[in-house]
Amino acid sequence: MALSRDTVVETATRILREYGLGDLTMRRLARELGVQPGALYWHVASKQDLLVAVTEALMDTLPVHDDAVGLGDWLASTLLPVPDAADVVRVALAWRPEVVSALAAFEELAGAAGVGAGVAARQAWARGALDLVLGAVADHQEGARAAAARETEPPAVEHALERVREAMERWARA
Amino acid sequence: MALSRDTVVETATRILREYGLGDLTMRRLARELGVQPGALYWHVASKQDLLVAVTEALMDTLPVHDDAVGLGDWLASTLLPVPDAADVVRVALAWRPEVVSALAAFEELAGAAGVGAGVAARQAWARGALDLVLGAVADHQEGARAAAARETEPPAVEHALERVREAMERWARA
DNA sequence: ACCTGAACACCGTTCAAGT
DNA sequence: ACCTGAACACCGTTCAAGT
Repeated sequence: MALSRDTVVETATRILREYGLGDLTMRRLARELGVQPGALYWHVASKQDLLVAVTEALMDTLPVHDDAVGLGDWLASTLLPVPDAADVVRVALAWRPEVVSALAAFEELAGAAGVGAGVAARQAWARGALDLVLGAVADHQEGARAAAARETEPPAVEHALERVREAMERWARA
Repeated sequence: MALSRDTVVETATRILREYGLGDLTMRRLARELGVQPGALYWHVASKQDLLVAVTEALMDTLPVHDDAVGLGDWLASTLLPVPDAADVVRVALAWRPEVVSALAAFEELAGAAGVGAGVAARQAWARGALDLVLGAVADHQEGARAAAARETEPPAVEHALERVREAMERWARA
């Protein structure tokens, strides 16, 4: 059966989940799909395009939230099990921020968080909320990597989630 | 005259300032220094080691600040003119966070910002402050890149600085 | 001690040619 | 329409050998 964009993106997402960004190469992806590397470029424009699509896939189950704490918690829970998730989302953020649906979701919560001085202020607040979540996720995953290297106890996911919760509370105070 | 670690790091920092991370390759750096790529590995252990050293160089003029707004403003002003500075600092943060002197500086201001519940809370607050600054810097530089591609007006540095100021005020409220 | 020369094991991307 | 084969132009890193 023929390749499709969806298959390419799904397989890429699976490689990311299992092995991280270092193993998500076009060549490795092609091998996994049983095609030549060049074949991928019929379905995606570039590796960047692929990473944007992967980000979309990671966020496509985003439910509606009515406060920043809930949204931050969902986002962190979603990204924490995915190695290098923060880096991938940052690529999408740099290239096509509109696909990062969590950003738009934060933007809609800006009013409830006591931000009211125009669109620019709400966008800045939303981006700040996202930066706090991505930073906490990256920090936790770096800690996990370091612990694995030293063969010590890895940090608990609950600590990362608790930190995100506190950050969202602080950031969203009226 | 012979190469030295300092020369290597200084030249790397200059390439970063002038051309960005995409042009900061070991081969390009070697060419600029008039040596073979392999020669660099006598002075730095790896490219990661080099980027950590570049981060150190970017931060080595950090003055003492007595509030988060002042520190955030200094950090943003220092990083904004350096293309991809946020990415470079994030590499250092992942690998050797202790060289990111701004992080320790934020940590010392945690008390004044109304954070008092133990070391972990102060560290989390400091990392959050850094994430907000790095995120704003990255966002501004992405905007500049996008504007250059479309040949439109680039975003004003003052807006980025103003946004950092507001973020620090919000983050440091008691 | 410090560097060269040359290799190893990779990358992302393009594109004529096939089916 | 979709993929292969093969190349192009790169990477970071290692290491025997030279000086």
